[in-house]
Amino acid sequence: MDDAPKKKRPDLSAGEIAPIDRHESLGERAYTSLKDSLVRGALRPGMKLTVRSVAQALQVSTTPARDAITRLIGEGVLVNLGPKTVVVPELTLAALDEITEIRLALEGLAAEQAAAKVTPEDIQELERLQERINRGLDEARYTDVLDANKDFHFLIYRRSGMSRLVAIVESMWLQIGPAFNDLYPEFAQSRTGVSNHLFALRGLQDGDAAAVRAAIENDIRSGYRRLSSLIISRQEGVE
Amino acid sequence: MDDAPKKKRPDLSAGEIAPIDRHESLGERAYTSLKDSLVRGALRPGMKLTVRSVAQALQVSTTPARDAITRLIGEGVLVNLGPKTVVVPELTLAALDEITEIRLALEGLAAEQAAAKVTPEDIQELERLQERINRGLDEARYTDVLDANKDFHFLIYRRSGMSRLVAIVESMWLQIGPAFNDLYPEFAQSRTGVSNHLFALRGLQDGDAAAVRAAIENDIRSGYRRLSSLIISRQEGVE
DNA sequence: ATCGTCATTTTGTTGCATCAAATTTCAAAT
DNA sequence: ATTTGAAATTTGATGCAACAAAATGACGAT
Repeated sequence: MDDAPKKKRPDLSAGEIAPIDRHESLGERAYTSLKDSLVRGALRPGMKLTVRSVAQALQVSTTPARDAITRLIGEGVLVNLGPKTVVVPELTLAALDEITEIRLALEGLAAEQAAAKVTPEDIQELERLQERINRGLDEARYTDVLDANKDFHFLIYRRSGMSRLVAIVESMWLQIGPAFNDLYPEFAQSRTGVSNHLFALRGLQDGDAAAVRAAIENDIRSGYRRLSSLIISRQEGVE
Repeated sequence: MDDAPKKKRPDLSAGEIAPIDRHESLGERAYTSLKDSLVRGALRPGMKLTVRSVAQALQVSTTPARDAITRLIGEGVLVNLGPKTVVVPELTLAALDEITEIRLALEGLAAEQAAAKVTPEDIQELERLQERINRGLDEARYTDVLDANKDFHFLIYRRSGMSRLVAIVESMWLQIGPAFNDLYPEFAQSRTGVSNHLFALRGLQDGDAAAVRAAIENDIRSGYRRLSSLIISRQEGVE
C-alpha cells in the first residue's frame, strides 16, 4: 500500500516470537472482503461469482481475486457447480446437520476451555455485546444483531487459546452465514438466544466450564432448530 | 491434460446431480503433491519452501505452485516465519495439545457416526489394512505402517458421511504429519495402536458406537503420549 | 567470535496476455 | 413455447515479466 507507514521490525525482546507485523497482501484483503460480504449477506446463496467480477468489484486484478476465491473454495465456503461456475452454496439440511455436529463438538470444547481463562474485563465486554444484541433486536436492526452475536461468541472462543479451533469454527460460521443472513429476519422474533447467552455469562462468572459449555450447546441447538425448520419449509415451497 | 479422454456429459438421469467429472488443475495437483510430500516426510519440520523451488520441483510455473502453498498456509500446514519465508512448522507441545483436543472431538464423533454405517466389506478392508500395519511393523517398513494406518482411520471417518469433518481431520493430520514422520522410528516399537485398532474393529462389528469412539480416542491419546514425550525430550536436548 | 552496515540476491505478489474449455446466447426447426 | 445445434462470449487456469520488500551474504570494526 503506497501510503502505509514503514513497518516496525518485529519485537523479539519478550523472549517469544511476536506476531509478524506486515502489510496485508491484496489477495488477503480480497479474501477478507469476500468473507465479510458473505457474512453480511451481500453474497447470497445461489449467487455466482467469477474471478473477473470479483476483481472489478474490489478494484484489483484477477490474481488476488482468484487467490481469494480459490481459498474460499478450499474452505468449502464457495463451491464449484461446474469447472467454470463458482457459487455461494445453498444450505441443505444435510449440510446444516453436519456443520451443527461439528460446531457442538468444537464450540463446546472452546467454551469449556475459555471458562478458566476469561478475565473480568472480558465479561464486561460480553455484557456490552449482549446489550448491543438486545438493542438490535428491539430496533429490528438485524445486521447489528448478527455482528454483535458473532463478536460475543468469538470473544469467548478466542479465550480458549485454541487458534486452530477458532479458525475452523469461523469457517463453519461462514458456511452457514449466507443462508443464515438470507433467513434471519424470519426467525429473529425469538429471543431464545438471549437467555443462552445470559447462562453462558453466568457460567463464565462462576468459572463453571460445564455450564458454559451447556449454554453454548443449547444456543447452537436452538439456532439449529430454527434454521432447519426454515430450510424444510423453504424446500417444501420450492418443490 | 493433453492426453486425457474426452469428458462425458454429467449424467442427470438418476434425478440427482452427479459429481462433476473434470480435469484436475495444475494447482490442485501441486497441492496434492505437496500434501503427499508432507505426509511422507519428504518435507520435514523447519524446511523452507519458496514458490520458485516448488515450481521447479513439480515442473510447473509459479502460479500453480503458489496456489498450492497459499492453500497450505491457509490450512495451517505451512506457516510464514516472515513475509517472504514459508516453512514447515516445528511441532510444539502447545500445538500438539490443541490438535489432539480437536482430533478427540472430531475423530471421536466420526467414529460414533461410522459405527452405524460401515458395511461388512468395510470391516474386511479394515482387517486387511490392519494386517498391512502388522507386517509393516514386523519388517520395520514404517512408511507402509503410516500409509496403512492413515487408510485405516480414514476409511472409518469417511463412513461417517461427514465430508467437512473428514477434511478438517485431514488438515489436523497434515499438521502433525511432518513431525510424526520425523519422530516415527523412535516410537514405532510400541504396538499399543494395534490393540486400539482391534477394539475399534470389534466395536464396528458389534455396532457399538461408544466402543468405537472409545477405541479411537484411546488410540489418539496413546499417540499423543508418545509424541509429547518425544517433543519434550527433543526440546530438552536442544536447550 | 560477534555485530553493524551495505551490497547483492532472492522473494512473494501482482498485472496481464493467452488459451482451451465451458457457458451462454441466438436462430431455426418443430 | 420448446428444443436443438451452432456461434459467440465468457470463463478459470496458466505462464511470465516486473517490482518493491525482505533475506542473505560479505566485509570491516571491535
